[in-house]
Amino acid sequence: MGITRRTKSVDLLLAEFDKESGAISVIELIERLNYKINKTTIYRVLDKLEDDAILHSFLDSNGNKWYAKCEGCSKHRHYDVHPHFECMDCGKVDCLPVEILIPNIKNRQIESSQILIKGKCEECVG
Amino acid sequence: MGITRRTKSVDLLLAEFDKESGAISVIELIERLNYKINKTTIYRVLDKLEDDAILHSFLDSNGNKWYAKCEGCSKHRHYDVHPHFECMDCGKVDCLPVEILIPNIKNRQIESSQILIKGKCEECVG
DNA sequence: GTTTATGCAAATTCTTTGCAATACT
DNA sequence: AGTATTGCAAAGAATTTGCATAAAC
Repeated sequence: MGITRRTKSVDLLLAEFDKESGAISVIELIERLNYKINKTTIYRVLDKLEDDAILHSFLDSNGNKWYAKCEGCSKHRHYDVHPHFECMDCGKVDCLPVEILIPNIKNRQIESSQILIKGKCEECVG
Repeated sequence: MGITRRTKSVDLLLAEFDKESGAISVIELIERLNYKINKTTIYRVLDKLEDDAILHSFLDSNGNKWYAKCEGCSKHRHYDVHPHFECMDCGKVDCLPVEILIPNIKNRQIESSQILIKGKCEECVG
C-alpha cells in the first residue's frame, strides 16, 4: 500500500468501499464514520489513498467530492486524464479509458480533465 | 434576454465576457468587479444568466466555478450534456457537441455530465 | 405601482491548519 | 525509538440567506 500505514482509519474507510459498488461522497463518508473517525482524518486519509492510487476522486455538479475504488484506477496516477461513468440507478462507477476522448479532440493537446458522466449503465438500461 | 432585467450589474458582468475570449472564474469576476457590484449580486446575476442560457458554467478541479459565453451555449439548456474544452494557453473555451461522447458510451444512457477538458487548442499547439 | 434586483451583514457548508497526544513499524 | 497518523478546536474559502432599500418595467 505504498507509504500509507495500516491504521484503524484506513481500514474503516476501505471497508466502506468494499460494501459499496459505486462512488461515495465525502459527505456520506463523514456521516457514516463520524462517530468512529474524526472528520479531519477522513479528509486526510482519503487524500493519501488517492495518492496511493487506491481511490479516485471527482467532483459532482454541486462541487462535492466523491471517491471510488474502481477497476483500472490502480493503473492511473491521480492527475491522469480519466473519465468516469456513474450509473444513477445502481451507483456503480466505471473508469473509462482516456482513449475514448482522443479521436474527438484531434489536434488539441490534452493536459488534464475532469470528467464525470452520469446516466444508466448497460445493465440498468436493459 | 428572457426574464432577466437589464441592470447595471448585468451589463457590467456581460462586459467582462465580451473582453474575454474564454472562461472566467467567479473568484476572478468578484476581484474585477468587487468595487462596482456586490459579491452576492455577482452570484445571483451569474445564476440568472445561466438560466437564460447566456452563460454556461462548470467546475474546475478545485471545485471553483467558471463561467463562459461560448459558441453554441445558447442552444443548450444548462443541464444538458455539454463538454467544454479550455485552452490552457489562450484561455479560450469551446463547447464541444454532445455527440463526441455518444459513440464511446454505447449502451449507456447519458442523463447529465460535467465535463471540462483542459489542454492546448489547435492554434496554441501549432 | 408592482415586481424584481441590490447591498449588507450574518449564517452555512465544505475543507484545511496547527499542535499536542497517540499509534504504527 | 522514531516517524506517521490522529483528534480537537479554530481558521479559511466559497456560497447562500434574510431583509430592508433601490431600481426596472
